Amino acid sequence: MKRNSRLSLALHTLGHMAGTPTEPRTSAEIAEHAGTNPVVVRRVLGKLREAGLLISEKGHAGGWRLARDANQITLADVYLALDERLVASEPTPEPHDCSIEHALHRRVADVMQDVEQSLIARLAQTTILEVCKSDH
Amino acid sequence: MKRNSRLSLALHTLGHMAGTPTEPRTSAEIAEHAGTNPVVVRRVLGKLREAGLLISEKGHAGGWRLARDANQITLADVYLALDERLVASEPTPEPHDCSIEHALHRRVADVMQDVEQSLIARLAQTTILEVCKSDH
DNA sequence: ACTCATGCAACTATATCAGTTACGAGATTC
DNA sequence: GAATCTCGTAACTGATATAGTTGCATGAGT
Repeated sequence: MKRNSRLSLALHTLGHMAGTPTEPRTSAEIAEHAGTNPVVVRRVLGKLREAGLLISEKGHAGGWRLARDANQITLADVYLALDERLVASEPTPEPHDCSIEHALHRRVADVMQDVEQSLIARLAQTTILEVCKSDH
Repeated sequence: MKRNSRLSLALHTLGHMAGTPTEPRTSAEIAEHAGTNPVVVRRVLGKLREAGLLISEKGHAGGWRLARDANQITLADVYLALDERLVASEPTPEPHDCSIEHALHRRVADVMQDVEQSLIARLAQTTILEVCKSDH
């Protein structure tokens, strides 16, 4: 798939959970609805659990549910939980020390950093609940 | 290498050309300085030529040089020439029509689009020449 | 003619990621 | 306590993207 598929899957799933927050959903159910695989679901939702957005429980009547209210979870929370930074800050500190390369790299990295912060700020303005309600 | 290596290579090369804009450089020279391969250089700089930023000439005393003044080339020009959009706008219009997924996708795509425009605007504020001069 | 340089096609190598299979651990039901 | 359900995780496969490489054709200049 594509690079954003994890974010898509996470948001999609949280969106549905916002509707019926009390009942847990299994990885298999989520995977079927999303057209993917239960293991992929567990991998992605596991990130959200680590970030405190979801709770998972094993055994009978187990599954996934929201760790807090859907109006307390913003799109930024989900984006940050997956730690897929969009900025792609160039990781090479240039071993052979070309000053022009350094100057350019620093400038681009600064802009990217600002844009990343701007993206997060924008995503933080919207909760999962708001997006789902806006669809009518 | 990484995803941003083409942008790095392009900016790095243009930065050096800004210093001595009249003399052409061969792909082999550029590749050696950048620690990569002449064909890779031609692939990347070919994009800049298509965008009208560079001129390439064959034969003796051929090579690459700036198509216009270095203070008339912004970082945004280079970014756009490579058409590597950072936004990663999710390409899947969701064949099975889940309204929640649609709503979320639209919201994220809107934010991404704005952020992309913001990135381009920021990059457009800096010319190649400025970045190289700022390194002293 | 010869040499130098780009243009381009085809192939290889590598990294990332989704998908898949398999199995273990914990929780519930009987 | 056995059976069943579910997550957790490791290991493997397959697809895709990209850098790197080789080879050759084309055009420019000597």
